[in-house]
Amino acid sequence: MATTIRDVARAAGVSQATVSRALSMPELVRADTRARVEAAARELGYRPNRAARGLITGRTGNLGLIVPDLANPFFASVVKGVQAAARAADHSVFIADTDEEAGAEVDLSRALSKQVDGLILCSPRAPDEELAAVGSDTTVVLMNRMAGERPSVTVDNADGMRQALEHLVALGHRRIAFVAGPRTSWSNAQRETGLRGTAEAGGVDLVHLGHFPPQFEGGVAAADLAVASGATAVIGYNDLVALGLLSRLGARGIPVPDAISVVGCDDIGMSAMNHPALTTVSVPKRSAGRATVGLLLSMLDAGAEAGPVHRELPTQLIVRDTTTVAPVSPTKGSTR
Amino acid sequence: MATTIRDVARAAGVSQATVSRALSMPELVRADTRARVEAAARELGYRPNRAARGLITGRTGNLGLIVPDLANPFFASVVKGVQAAARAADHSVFIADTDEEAGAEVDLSRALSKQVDGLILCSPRAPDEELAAVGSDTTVVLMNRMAGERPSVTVDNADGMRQALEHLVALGHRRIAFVAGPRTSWSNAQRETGLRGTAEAGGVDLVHLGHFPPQFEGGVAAADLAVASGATAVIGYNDLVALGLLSRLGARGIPVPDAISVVGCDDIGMSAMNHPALTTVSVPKRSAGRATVGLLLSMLDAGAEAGPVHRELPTQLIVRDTTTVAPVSPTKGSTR
DNA sequence: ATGAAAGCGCTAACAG
DNA sequence: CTGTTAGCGCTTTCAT
Repeated sequence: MATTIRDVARAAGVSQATVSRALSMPELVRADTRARVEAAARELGYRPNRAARGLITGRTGNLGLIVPDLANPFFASVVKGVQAAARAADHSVFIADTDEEAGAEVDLSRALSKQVDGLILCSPRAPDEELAAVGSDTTVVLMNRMAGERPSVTVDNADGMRQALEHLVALGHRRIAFVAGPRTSWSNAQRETGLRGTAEAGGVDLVHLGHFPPQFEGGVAAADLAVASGATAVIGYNDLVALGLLSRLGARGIPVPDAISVVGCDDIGMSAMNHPALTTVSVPKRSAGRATVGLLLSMLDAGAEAGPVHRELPTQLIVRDTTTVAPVSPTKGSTR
Repeated sequence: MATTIRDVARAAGVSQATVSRALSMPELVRADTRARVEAAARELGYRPNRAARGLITGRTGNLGLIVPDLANPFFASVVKGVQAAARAADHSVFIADTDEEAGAEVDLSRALSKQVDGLILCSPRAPDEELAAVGSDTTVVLMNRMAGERPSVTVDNADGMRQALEHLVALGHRRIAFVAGPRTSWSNAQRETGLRGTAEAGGVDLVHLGHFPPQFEGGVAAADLAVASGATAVIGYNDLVALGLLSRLGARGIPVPDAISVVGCDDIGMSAMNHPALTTVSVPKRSAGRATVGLLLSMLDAGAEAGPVHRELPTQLIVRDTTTVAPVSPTKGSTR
């Protein structure tokens, strides 16, 4: 068995309580006693059992994080941010991947709720009502999603889309397609809203292309529709989709951006590496992860309710190779 | 406060012990009692506190997973596999990302060791001696790395490299460069070994290119060296590196595979999506994750030592666009 | 088949 | 400043 607080107490010739104090509230114990305890602890390689401590303090020192798909670089970055921030605050993080299945979100939340101080639901797909059911056992913070009064950290999706659209309009595009992501994705809704508002104001024809999976394959599948729509530019729900678009356009021999411009969203690493490099809306993934942990931890420290909180992080358009002035002849003409 | 076993006991009119039994060893309690308990538990939404249970059973139901870099799609896949297998076995998983920093591996291991039944160290960079120090508190399994007698799950890196090299040789390549990954990476060593063995047997000039970070940037940085080496084909430590090679070669206007062939390793999603699609050695990432969890769990169930165990999974070359017959004129000639 | 009681490792009053 | 005592929520003898 691993060494317990009793072993240390015995070795240092003090009581368990003193060991506990010496280690967690050092100022409450005399210097020489503390020294003795610390020496004994070090010698025995003592590491307190956090689970046992949690049983009594009510704080486990653990956070839970639930994401739709770790294979999506967007979420991988978020996880990195969360994990780093948690570690800095001396917390550990449970990770769970729902595989884009909304039902699993609630199940996994429940499974984790008892072992964590707080739970971060990242881009949850479940409807508001189901989400509301989560969190009787633990503090819950939403990330990249808002629902009711739930505390949350989001990014300004609508503004990002505004920037993208205005950029395209400035280049002369007047008919622009949007390849929508998951129907149940909150950020997809936000992006559509931002797009619609800006399009109306700018007198732009906005073509809405069905809902596609937020992956490379989704973009591949959507590309032909985008071309057929007569749009001179197409915005993908996210970078993966935009990359899929580029791939399929390339395969058809449709030059980007000469025949059609393409814009993504998220700014995952791949976008800059792609050739041509993808114009995209940069989303502060790591920072959002860190901010969410910060919010969660501050709520926990505040003890009771601090009321509903919401933080929104800015987004920023990054112009790269895939956008340029609108082609003079309609896109259709350039297909073979 | 959340509902405890006492609440259920009270509601069902039985003792805590009976509730405990009814829930974890149903056959030891009369059917009608069990029904009453189950009803009460459901009604109150009772979920046992695993930490408390762990305190007495010694099993927490948690696994820990430490990886060098979540942003690397290779590890993201591994995590997905691990998480899925753990969930299937009703376990939760702690994730920790070391940011490719070897020192953090040991620290994080220690931090987690008390809260988990077992720890998976994926591709740890720390030297054997340091690794040996980990695991007095918990069961440790290595993944994608071997060290001493430690149980481990690996993939057949050497054979993968053999396949890649033989493929290139069959195409007529006789001078082939390898862009090495991290100096402290075990799989890098394996890959070099496999390459060297096959090269000697096949009479191939193998050019070893310094150590580069296992990322896109590493490949970008290595590309010019590869070209200057006069090799007609270059193998990247992993796909990220290979993709970086492709990018830089493209930027210099060196046609792939016409002037030089490129091969990667891992088969991350991106490789197939890239244009040209990358020839690579497929590594069973998800399966390896699952297998590691399986091994770990079986060790835990076996109770005592089951002796050293090692499982090796096969790798498979996937031929795509970036390899072809060796150019007749040396690569150098095609640079401008 | 069930209950009473002890105790996992730790912290939090409460004395002294 | 330090020791004693009482539990956190749960499982497990040991009785019955």
